Amino acid sequence: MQRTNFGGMACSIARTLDVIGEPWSPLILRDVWAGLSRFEQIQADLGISRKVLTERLNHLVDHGVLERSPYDRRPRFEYHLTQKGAELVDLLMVMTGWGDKWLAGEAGPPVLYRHHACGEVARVDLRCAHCGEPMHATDVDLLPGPGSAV
Amino acid sequence: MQRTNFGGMACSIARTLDVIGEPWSPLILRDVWAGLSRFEQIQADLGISRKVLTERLNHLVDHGVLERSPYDRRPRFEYHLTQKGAELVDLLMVMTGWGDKWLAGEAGPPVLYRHHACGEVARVDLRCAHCGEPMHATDVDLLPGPGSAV
DNA sequence: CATTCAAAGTTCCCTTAGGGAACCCATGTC
DNA sequence: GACATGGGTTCCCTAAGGGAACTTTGAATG
Repeated sequence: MQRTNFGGMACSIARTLDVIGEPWSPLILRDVWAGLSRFEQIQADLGISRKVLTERLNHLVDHGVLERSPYDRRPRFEYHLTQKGAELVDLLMVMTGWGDKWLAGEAGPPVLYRHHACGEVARVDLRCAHCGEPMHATDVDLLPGPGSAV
Repeated sequence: MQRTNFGGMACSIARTLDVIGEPWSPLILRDVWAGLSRFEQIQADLGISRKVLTERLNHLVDHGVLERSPYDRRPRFEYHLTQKGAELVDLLMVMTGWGDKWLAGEAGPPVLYRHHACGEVARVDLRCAHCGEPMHATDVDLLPGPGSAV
């Protein structure tokens, strides 16, 4: 049997993993976000196999996370984030926050974020969209939603 | 050569992936968060191979995300989130938010979160820890931090 | 017009990791 | 003493990643 496909599960985590859960995909997204838009740039930066990079880029384009556009009359292409992809990068910011706190050690965070609105270097914080108070994993109950499996 | 190890990169995303980037790991974390704490429960819920589940649980315990505690005089164990692990679940909530918006379709979200503080079902929202305004991937500049590679 | 060049993939082979099922082991219960 | 149960191990098979060489397309160069 082939490897498990998470996309069919009634779970938004599993479905999201179906889009960016494969090895390298989040790092590819990070690179595109950071401004590396071409195949050769990403390949050189990550040291990823060309075969796998091709597969991942196609997968991300197929799922509407990246878009592929020519930048020359020769067959040369650039990859950019779509709206869907940019919102996925929010996830990377949260991932960065966790890694900065728990894994960066003495050296401190490798990358800082400066927030356009206030101009300050800051972390991202999770808040309830309804009341605005902090909202973390320990602050919620899980309830079945309309799309839950029977 | 063995498969690439992301942990050595000067990038908190890569380092975080080294902890929960392997296939199944986020879903295992989700199950533990949802209250499935025993090997058999998780194995039955996910349909994961017992071999891989053993490997993943050990990896998560080794990295301080889960803790393993006996619950019987027989060799029976439960897995629970540590503080480090609970904060990692924040990431899963953001992942859920994205999946709910972009992948759930007509049926709607499979799971809802009720926020303890206000009692309402709500999404999680990303805000700047400094100024409190919304903070998304398109609202920040990236700067090298103290832990950046030379 | 032939040669060279660079970006973006393909193709091939090898190794490694996941899937599935069977097996093992320590402790309880009947 | 036989059986059950949770929590793993072990085995084999297949699929996916790594690496390097090769291909293709069009432009620039001489």
